[in-house]
Amino acid sequence: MVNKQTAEKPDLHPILRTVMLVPAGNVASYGQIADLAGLPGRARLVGKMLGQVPEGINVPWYRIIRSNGQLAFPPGSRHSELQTGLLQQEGVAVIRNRVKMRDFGWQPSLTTLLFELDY
DNA sequence: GGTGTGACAACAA
DNA sequence: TTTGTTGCCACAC
Repeated sequence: MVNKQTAEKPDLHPILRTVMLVPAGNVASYGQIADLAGLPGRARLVGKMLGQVPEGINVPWYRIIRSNGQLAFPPGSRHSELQTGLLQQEGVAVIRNRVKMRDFGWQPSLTTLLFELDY
Protein backbone atom coordinates (compact mmCIF):
# COMPACT_ATOMS: atom_id res chain seq x y z
CA MET A 1 0.00 0.00 0.00
CA VAL A 2 1.17 3.45 -0.78
CA ASN A 3 1.61 5.63 2.23
CA LYS A 4 -0.27 8.89 2.24
CA GLN A 5 2.64 11.04 3.39
CA THR A 6 5.11 9.44 1.06
CA ALA A 7 2.79 9.77 -1.86
CA GLU A 8 2.05 13.41 -1.24
CA LYS A 9 5.40 14.64 0.09
CA PRO A 10 7.97 12.31 -1.40
CA ASP A 11 10.80 14.81 -1.26
CA LEU A 12 10.22 16.06 2.24
CA HIS A 13 12.81 15.24 4.85
CA PRO A 14 11.71 12.58 7.37
CA ILE A 15 11.99 15.11 10.16
CA LEU A 16 9.48 17.43 8.56
CA ARG A 17 7.13 14.59 7.70
CA THR A 18 7.26 13.50 11.31
CA VAL A 19 6.51 17.01 12.51
CA MET A 20 3.43 17.06 10.32
CA LEU A 21 2.09 14.03 12.18
CA VAL A 22 1.76 15.87 15.45
CA PRO A 23 -1.96 16.46 15.84
CA ALA A 24 -3.49 19.84 16.61
CA GLY A 25 -3.90 20.26 20.33
CA ASN A 26 -0.71 18.40 21.11
CA VAL A 27 3.00 19.20 21.30
CA ALA A 28 6.15 17.11 20.86
CA SER A 29 9.77 17.63 21.82
CA TYR A 30 12.69 18.05 19.45
CA GLY A 31 14.23 14.83 20.68
CA GLN A 32 11.00 12.95 20.26
CA ILE A 33 10.70 14.06 16.65
CA ALA A 34 14.29 13.08 15.98
CA ASP A 35 13.70 9.64 17.46
CA LEU A 36 10.53 9.03 15.48
CA ALA A 37 12.24 10.21 12.34
CA GLY A 38 14.87 7.54 12.81
CA LEU A 39 17.57 9.97 13.90
CA PRO A 40 18.09 9.41 17.62
CA GLY A 41 20.28 11.96 19.36
CA ARG A 42 19.76 14.65 16.80
CA ALA A 43 17.32 16.97 18.49
CA ARG A 44 19.38 19.95 17.46
CA LEU A 45 19.09 18.99 13.84
CA VAL A 46 15.32 19.17 14.20
CA GLY A 47 15.58 22.73 15.41
CA LYS A 48 17.91 23.63 12.63
CA MET A 49 15.56 22.22 10.03
CA LEU A 50 12.51 23.94 11.43
CA GLY A 51 14.38 27.18 11.06
CA GLN A 52 14.87 26.50 7.40
CA VAL A 53 11.43 25.30 6.43
CA PRO A 54 10.62 26.66 2.98
CA GLU A 55 7.52 28.81 2.87
CA GLY A 56 4.39 27.38 1.39
CA ILE A 57 4.57 23.96 2.94
CA ASN A 58 2.41 23.31 5.93
CA VAL A 59 4.64 22.23 8.82
CA PRO A 60 3.33 22.91 12.34
CA TRP A 61 6.69 24.06 13.68
CA TYR A 62 4.99 25.65 16.68
CA ARG A 63 3.97 22.25 18.07
CA ILE A 64 7.62 21.40 18.68
CA ILE A 65 9.06 22.51 22.00
CA ARG A 66 11.76 21.49 24.47
CA SER A 67 11.54 18.24 26.35
CA ASN A 68 10.92 20.09 29.62
CA GLY A 69 7.91 21.88 28.16
CA GLN A 70 9.47 25.24 27.55
CA LEU A 71 9.16 27.03 24.25
CA ALA A 72 12.49 27.27 22.49
CA PHE A 73 12.21 31.02 22.03
CA PRO A 74 12.91 33.57 24.73
CA PRO A 75 9.82 34.71 26.65
CA GLY A 76 8.35 37.88 25.25
CA SER A 77 10.08 37.50 21.91
CA ARG A 78 8.01 37.91 18.79
CA HIS A 79 8.49 34.27 17.89
CA SER A 80 7.36 32.99 21.24
CA GLU A 81 4.28 35.21 21.22
CA LEU A 82 3.32 33.91 17.80
CA GLN A 83 3.92 30.34 18.87
CA THR A 84 1.91 30.85 22.01
CA GLY A 85 -0.99 32.28 20.05
CA LEU A 86 -1.05 29.44 17.58
CA LEU A 87 -0.97 26.86 20.35
CA GLN A 88 -3.71 28.56 22.35
CA GLN A 89 -5.88 28.52 19.24
CA GLU A 90 -5.63 24.75 19.30
CA GLY A 91 -6.48 24.54 22.94
CA VAL A 92 -2.96 24.10 24.25
CA ALA A 93 -2.44 26.11 27.42
CA VAL A 94 0.80 28.07 27.45
CA ILE A 95 1.69 29.45 30.86
CA ARG A 96 4.80 31.57 31.29
CA ASN A 97 6.33 30.33 28.07
CA ARG A 98 5.79 26.70 28.88
CA VAL A 99 3.39 23.83 28.28
CA LYS A 100 2.50 20.97 30.58
CA MET A 101 3.80 17.98 28.70
CA ARG A 102 1.81 15.78 31.02
CA ASP A 103 -1.37 17.24 29.59
CA PHE A 104 -0.52 18.06 26.01
CA GLY A 105 2.46 15.92 25.07
CA TRP A 106 1.89 13.78 22.00
CA GLN A 107 1.94 10.05 22.61
CA PRO A 108 1.48 8.35 19.26
CA SER A 109 0.22 4.81 19.26
CA LEU A 110 2.25 2.13 17.56
CA THR A 111 -0.42 1.72 14.93
CA THR A 112 -0.33 5.43 14.19
CA LEU A 113 3.37 5.23 13.51
CA LEU A 114 3.10 2.11 11.44
CA PHE A 115 0.43 3.62 9.25
CA GLU A 116 1.76 7.12 8.88
CA LEU A 117 5.49 6.62 8.76
CA ASP A 118 6.52 4.57 5.82
CA TYR A 119 10.26 4.40 5.42
C1' DG B 1 40.90 17.83 10.23
C1' DG B 2 40.41 21.19 14.11
C1' DT B 3 36.95 24.59 15.81
C1' DG B 4 32.70 26.81 16.61
C1' DT B 5 27.71 26.59 16.34
C1' DG B 6 22.71 25.15 17.17
C1' DA B 7 14.67 26.68 17.87
C1' DC B 8 18.36 20.26 22.29
C1' DA B 9 18.62 16.83 26.47
C1' DA B 10 19.85 15.18 30.98
C1' DC B 11 21.45 16.18 35.31
C1' DA B 12 23.21 18.63 39.37
C1' DA B 13 22.76 22.46 42.65
C1' DT C 1 12.31 26.86 39.35
C1' DT C 2 16.34 28.72 37.39
C1' DT C 3 21.00 28.43 36.02
C1' DG C 4 25.24 26.01 34.70
C1' DT C 5 27.65 22.07 32.88
C1' DT C 6 28.28 18.37 30.03
C1' DG C 7 27.02 15.33 26.27
C1' DC C 8 25.50 15.21 21.77
C1' DC C 9 26.10 15.16 16.46
C1' DA C 10 25.71 17.04 11.80
C1' DC C 11 27.50 21.13 9.44
C1' DA C 12 29.87 25.11 7.89
C1' DC C 13 34.09 27.25 7.87
